[in-house]
Amino acid sequence: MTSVEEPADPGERVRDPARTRAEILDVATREFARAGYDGARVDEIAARTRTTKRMIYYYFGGKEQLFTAVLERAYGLIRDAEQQLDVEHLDPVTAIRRLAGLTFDHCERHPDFVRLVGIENVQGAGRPGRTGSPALDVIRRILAAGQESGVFRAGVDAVDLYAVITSFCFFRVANRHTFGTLFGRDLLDAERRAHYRSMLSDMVVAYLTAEPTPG
Amino acid sequence: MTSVEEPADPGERVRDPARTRAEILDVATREFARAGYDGARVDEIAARTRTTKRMIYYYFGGKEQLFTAVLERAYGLIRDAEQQLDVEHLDPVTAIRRLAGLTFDHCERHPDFVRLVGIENVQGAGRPGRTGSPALDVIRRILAAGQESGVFRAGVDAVDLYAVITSFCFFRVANRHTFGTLFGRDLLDAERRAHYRSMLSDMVVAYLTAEPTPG
DNA sequence: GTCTATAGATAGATAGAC
DNA sequence: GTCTATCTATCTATAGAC
Repeated sequence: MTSVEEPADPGERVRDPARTRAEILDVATREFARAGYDGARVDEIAARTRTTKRMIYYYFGGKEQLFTAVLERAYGLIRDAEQQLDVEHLDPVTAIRRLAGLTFDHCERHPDFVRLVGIENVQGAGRPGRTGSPALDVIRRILAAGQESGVFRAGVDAVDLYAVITSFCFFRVANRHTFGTLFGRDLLDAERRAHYRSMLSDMVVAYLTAEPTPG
Repeated sequence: MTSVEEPADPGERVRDPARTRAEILDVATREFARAGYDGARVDEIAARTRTTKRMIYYYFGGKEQLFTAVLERAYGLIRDAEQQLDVEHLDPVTAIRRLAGLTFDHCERHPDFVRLVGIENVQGAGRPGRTGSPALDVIRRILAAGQESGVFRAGVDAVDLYAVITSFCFFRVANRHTFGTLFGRDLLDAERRAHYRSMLSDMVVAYLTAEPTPG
């Protein structure tokens, strides 16, 4: 044996596989988000990493699996954020505002996540394996509490509400360029961030507290 | 000269260039929407047309310009639809519901349009040349009328409102796959169409008619 | 586990006859 | 204007030395 506890001689590079894997994922996330699945280049990813293309195939198997790994990690991130939501002690209006704010903030801080989801949708069917969302359970409880106490209207579905909230948060990021070109307004302008953040909650709360539309 | 008014002999094919051009655009629209810009194949487009690949280059110059032409036509379609909006004679609430309904219907009937816009955004900056939207002027007038008559709150911006309306209409189409996988619900399910259509208007109207949130 | 070199497939684009 | 055949570049993926 060459060495027991001591790190080997400098010639033998003791690289951390987990670290290399994570670095590849970081770079791949940016590259896929930048150019789409088919537009992304494995060579480009390798070049921006401290490892080589061969290692990408060694660790992940191929471009397809790398893309899947990138997606899984991105989904895990928002999942974690949603899991940390603690709104049980809040009144329903404040609770739903907090949830909307969290979704808004996550998309704001992780635009690549939004783009990747869009790319996955262009690419084809969503890969199976992922299911549900911590946020959904939170919304269900908030809706139930709000309806019970009479501040929320009845008959609002949790999945629908989550779709509406996510729509706006996604749109700002995903359609930033065309919307900016068409209307001369940058939806991600930092100066308008707080405005859009509260507008989203205002709209959701207005809907939840309004009298149901007849018809 | 071979012939004056009469169509030439069968050996000389008198094809309609405008028709060929339109057919290429139709097929290209589907192909780009299906696979994204880099995923789309010029060969595939040609194969699904009654003409050849050479003609695509002859008419459009290249893949890039073909994609631009596809986008221009798609934008033109919604522009036309919006231009035909006639809501001047309606009360503000009905008017804004009609506008939201039109946007909703257009995305429903032209899912390729939504996908193409998403792809354009992934691809990079929105191409210049397009600007404004007939719907925006319509919204401006509706908002002004509604605020003047006191049914709408003040301080709501037309561009923001259009963004919100479009968000939901786009999201249903653009994120159908991943959302369906995650939540087991098809946002384009025909049975839920009417529900989502009115839900969007309900939300917008609730926001516009609610008391402004203090803060 | 890490590198270089290269295989193998396929894409966008064009030449050139008719 | 329309066709066939092909060029050239490039990309994913892998072989093989170390």
